[in-house]
Amino acid sequence: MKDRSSPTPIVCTVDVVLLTLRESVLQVLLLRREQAPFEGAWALPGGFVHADEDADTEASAARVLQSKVGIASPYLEQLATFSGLARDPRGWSIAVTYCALVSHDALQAALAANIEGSVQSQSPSRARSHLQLFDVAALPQLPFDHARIVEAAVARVRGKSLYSSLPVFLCGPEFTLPQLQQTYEAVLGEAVNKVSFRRKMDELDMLEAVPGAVRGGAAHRPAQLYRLRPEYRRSLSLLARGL
Amino acid sequence: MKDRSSPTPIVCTVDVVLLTLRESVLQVLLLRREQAPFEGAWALPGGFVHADEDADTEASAARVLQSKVGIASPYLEQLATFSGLARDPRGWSIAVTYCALVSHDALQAALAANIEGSVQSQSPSRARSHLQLFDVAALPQLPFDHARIVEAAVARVRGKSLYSSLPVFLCGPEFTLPQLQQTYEAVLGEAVNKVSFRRKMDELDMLEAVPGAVRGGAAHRPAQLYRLRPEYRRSLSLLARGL
DNA sequence: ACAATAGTGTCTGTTAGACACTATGCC
DNA sequence: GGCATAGTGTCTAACAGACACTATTGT
Repeated sequence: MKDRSSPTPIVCTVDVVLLTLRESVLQVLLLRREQAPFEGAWALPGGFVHADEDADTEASAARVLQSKVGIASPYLEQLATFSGLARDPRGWSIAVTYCALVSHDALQAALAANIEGSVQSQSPSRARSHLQLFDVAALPQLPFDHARIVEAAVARVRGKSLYSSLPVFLCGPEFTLPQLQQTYEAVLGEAVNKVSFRRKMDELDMLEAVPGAVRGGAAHRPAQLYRLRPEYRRSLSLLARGL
Repeated sequence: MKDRSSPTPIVCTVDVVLLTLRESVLQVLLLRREQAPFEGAWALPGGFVHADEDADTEASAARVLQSKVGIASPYLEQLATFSGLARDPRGWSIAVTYCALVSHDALQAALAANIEGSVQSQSPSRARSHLQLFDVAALPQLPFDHARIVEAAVARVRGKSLYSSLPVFLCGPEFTLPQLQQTYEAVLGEAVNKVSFRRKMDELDMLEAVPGAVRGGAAHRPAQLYRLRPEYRRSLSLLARGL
């Protein structure tokens, strides 16, 4: 029984599935690859694990997000690890994948800062045109096993949304209940009962009304703005009986 | 921006949390380490990923289970990946962890075959005394971050048991409904309603009665034996509304 | 006043659990 | 027959969804 480290080198990478909601459609951020293999193809933002600078693979994922997208996602969850000889032409590889959820506004702001910053400084180095959102139901051909990874991320997000507060991370810091409900509906892909939804949100005791703030401007009654209570900013709230 | 593989080598391992139920108590199989680091300590069965022989890390986990425990678990699920500099004194490491569920009978049979086989052949090489079950609530001091890994496995199994057929993998191939209910109760740590439980199992339509077979022998009415329908032997059945 | 959406009160069908009952083996 | 557990029928409380109603803005 050998006990040495494997002689065949193993490529260790992280890949990040950054999801956001644009006009009630779940979208994933892809990056045009600038290097071989698959140069020029749209792929998940990812990179090698840097053992000399990353505390762990979550730090690698955060570094990748910061350097390639210019954003620090408030929600970053480990998804799964994909491995094997077949997935990467460079050899036997391990990809630890993460799922990031970001509001569309925050993402657009980061991308805008990104393109400006790349004029003045050298980092982040990619222009906005190398980053693009794609509807998760209409992806281009993806290299490696990135299609499976996106699929796993979407399935995870859908599943968790059934019994947790996860979709709030797709909204901005303040949002109305109708907005949040639309977010749930977009993620789940089905309509949600308004009365039940509000009962659940009330039970969860996870939101607080922003005093006196409403979102108006339209020709109808304005809606109360809510935000996450501080204790739920970084962790999920779970429902006992789902939805 | 460097794009080469990290210069610092990364140790890639798999660790398996093998859980079973003994007298309604959830137990984890630990192995006494024969090599440094932590020689002599109880630890999760694990080993290096062998890029030259394993198709992927799940195959690595299956190989580790087979070679160190002498069992092929019918249920083997990826748990999470633990990584970083601090967890292993040998350096920056990645541990892809798996959770295996096995009936106590199957495990005992494997361990018995293991000890016999180790007399005649060279593989599996470990005697039974190097493998021992521990109550998950009363673990010895574990090396690396194995305590966290076991904790994650138990939490995952508890969580999934609330809304899936997962606990059936802790029973043998045939079992009675009261047995299965006890299994759920042991995993969840709380009593479940008999009528509701049977309604759910009926809805799931996942079990089939073994014709004419009952488990008797006691001074009371014998119970009907059931087994998993073939289509659910390797996949979970999910409940819409939990428990 | 009207349109349009926010937010609530209430009714009803469904579901989960409590309880009690019957069923069937062994002694 | 007695005992112990298997298995079921049924009542009730809790819950989720449907619907209708009121509330509040801009035009």
